[in-house]
Amino acid sequence: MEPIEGRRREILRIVIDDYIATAEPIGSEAVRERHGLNVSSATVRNEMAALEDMGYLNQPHTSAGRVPTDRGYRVYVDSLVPEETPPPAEQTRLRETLFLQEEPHRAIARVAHALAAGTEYASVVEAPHLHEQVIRHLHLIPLTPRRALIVVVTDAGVFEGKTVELEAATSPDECDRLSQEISRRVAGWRLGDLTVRAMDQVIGEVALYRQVVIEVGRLIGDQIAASSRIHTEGQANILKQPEFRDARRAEPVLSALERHEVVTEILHDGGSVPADSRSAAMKLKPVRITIGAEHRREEMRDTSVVAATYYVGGRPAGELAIVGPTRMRYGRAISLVRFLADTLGEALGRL
Amino acid sequence: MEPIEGRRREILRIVIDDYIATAEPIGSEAVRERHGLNVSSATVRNEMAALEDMGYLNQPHTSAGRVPTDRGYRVYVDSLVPEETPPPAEQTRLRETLFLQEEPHRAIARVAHALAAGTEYASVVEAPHLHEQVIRHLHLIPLTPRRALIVVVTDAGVFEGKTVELEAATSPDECDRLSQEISRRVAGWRLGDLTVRAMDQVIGEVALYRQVVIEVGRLIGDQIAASSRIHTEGQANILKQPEFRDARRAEPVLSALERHEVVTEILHDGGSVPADSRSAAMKLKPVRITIGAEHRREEMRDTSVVAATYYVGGRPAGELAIVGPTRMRYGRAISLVRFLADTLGEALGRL
DNA sequence: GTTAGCACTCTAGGGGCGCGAGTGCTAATT
DNA sequence: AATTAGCACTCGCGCCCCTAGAGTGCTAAC
Repeated sequence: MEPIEGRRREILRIVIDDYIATAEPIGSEAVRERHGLNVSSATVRNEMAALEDMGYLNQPHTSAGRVPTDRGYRVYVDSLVPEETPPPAEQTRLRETLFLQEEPHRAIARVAHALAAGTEYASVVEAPHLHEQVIRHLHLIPLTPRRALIVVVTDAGVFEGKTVELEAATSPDECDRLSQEISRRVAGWRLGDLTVRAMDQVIGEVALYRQVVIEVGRLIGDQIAASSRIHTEGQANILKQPEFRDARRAEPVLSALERHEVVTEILHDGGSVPADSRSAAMKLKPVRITIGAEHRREEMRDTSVVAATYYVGGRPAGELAIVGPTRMRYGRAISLVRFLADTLGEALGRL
Repeated sequence: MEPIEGRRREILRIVIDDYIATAEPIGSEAVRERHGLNVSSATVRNEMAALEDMGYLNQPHTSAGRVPTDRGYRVYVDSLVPEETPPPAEQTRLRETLFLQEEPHRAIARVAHALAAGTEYASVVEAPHLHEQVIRHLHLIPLTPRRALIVVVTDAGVFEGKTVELEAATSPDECDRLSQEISRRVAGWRLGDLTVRAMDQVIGEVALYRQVVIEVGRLIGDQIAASSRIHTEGQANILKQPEFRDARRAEPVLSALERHEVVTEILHDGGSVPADSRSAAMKLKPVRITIGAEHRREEMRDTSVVAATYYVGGRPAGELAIVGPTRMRYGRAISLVRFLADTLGEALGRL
């Protein structure tokens, strides 16, 4: 695929910028007017015809202006899109609110909100992966003689509770001792390493322990699948987009966003990472973008997703993304996703 | 307002039933055909004209059939609606899945799902109110010398975590003692009674305690406002309804369902409780229904809400509701809401 | 390589028209 | 007095036709 040079490239950028802004097909005359191109509309027409041949533009019908194709958007995000870093005031405001949050799930909710409110699209934020987290404490809280609540505190500050059925009646004091015993032995482990087999080696075959370990293992598995790990916001924003004016178009998308297997897929699938020299030079975390037909899921083919991973303590902790129409303000979306991924990672690291 | 007698009443019921089923205005001939009314369409027309005068029906235009008004639906739900109790198989299935859940928030998620899936509308379920719950244990889990995680276990089985900044450095052992001390003194209290003043009387002025108490108080306040307390599902179902075919109609509704102050209002506002003789006789928990224009919120005027309170240990614990178009299958919605409120209450009571 | 000029294409939007559904009224029937 | 047959009437919906205008591609000149 030959690279697109100077003027033609500029025209592609203008068409896409304008189309993103107006949601209307863009004609040759409109392109010429904007950013005083010193050429006639006929020349622009020739270029646009060429861009159409190359598969970057499309006309809805013969007498209409041009509209970007998914491939056009791809070129755009890979090399044309102007970054729209949020204004410094906004940045500090966001940073401050995030650093104020004491609970991880609060911080996550704030990020989801900021993403949705800042772009008028939908946002999805995933809580830190459990298996990567390192155990700091494990506590058993006696509920009844035969039941206890397991609370695990990890380095990412996320604690999860689950009740466990004990095999023998246990007094609160016994429970405490048991708790400290286990806690001492598993502190420092990655949650993902906490398999029954690994535990057996350290702890031995004491029945009560095993039960607790099994339940913790289950807790991890369950939580990975639990909807509480995913925070979605701003679905209604999608309805504001003119391309989703017809609810029958929007319905599959919103349905997909309610099914958390789909959301997980969206978050992790992350399309190709643009080999963008700018971001490489600036050591920015990469942002993954999936555009329209690039989606695996049929129902997402009218949307684009801008996703990023956030890191806590240098390790990948979770994902966040924006979901909007393919006619998305990519500049804003990319910058915001990148900024909030960084900031969320930092904020969680400090808890 | 005179009560509506025999045939006229029957006709109103038929019109509303049919309209709910088809979403199309119902004509006199269609009414006669259904349930072989032994009268001519002219007679039906007279009755329908009367019902329109009374404000229960409406015609979109002169040459169309009749459509129920909000007042019509009101009469319908108050005295005409046929209960549609879920089939026994369904009931046991739901009951079993709910009783299997070990975590309250899981059970709540299941209920939200069942409500949405069982009706094709949106559902909202609120976690048990905190202030009504009775403290069973309170634990402090040391994180750093100056920070600890508060875990409160209550009778409704809901436990909540929050970190607290301690005023003085505290060793894990100290923390444990402190924890047991406080726990012993507050066990049995209603969370709502856990004010700083009340605590001071029992505990005295020890600084460390105060800080913990203040934080627990804040925890309650925060959680009451926290979005994690509300589980919404099936918003996309609303887009499937023909009256919301136009996304611009649906958008305000979905936006409202994303704002949790609005949802809280919807859940508690609960319109008039029908003085339905049947449900009174059968000792069924009342269901609160708000229809279209009865809503306080402008943006909800095209929807109806069927809400109920669920009880744990005899006390009101939380709310759940279905949100759909005013053209709602009330029979199904009411039965399902009632059944799931009962079952959720029972299930939570057993944890 | 660029541009003016022009014929051409196609959509959006408006007006006119007929169909059909459903009504309300009137007068006859029970 | 209630019911009903008959009928004229209303009005939205879909259809077709038409025009205006936007935007194109092509050609020929620069």
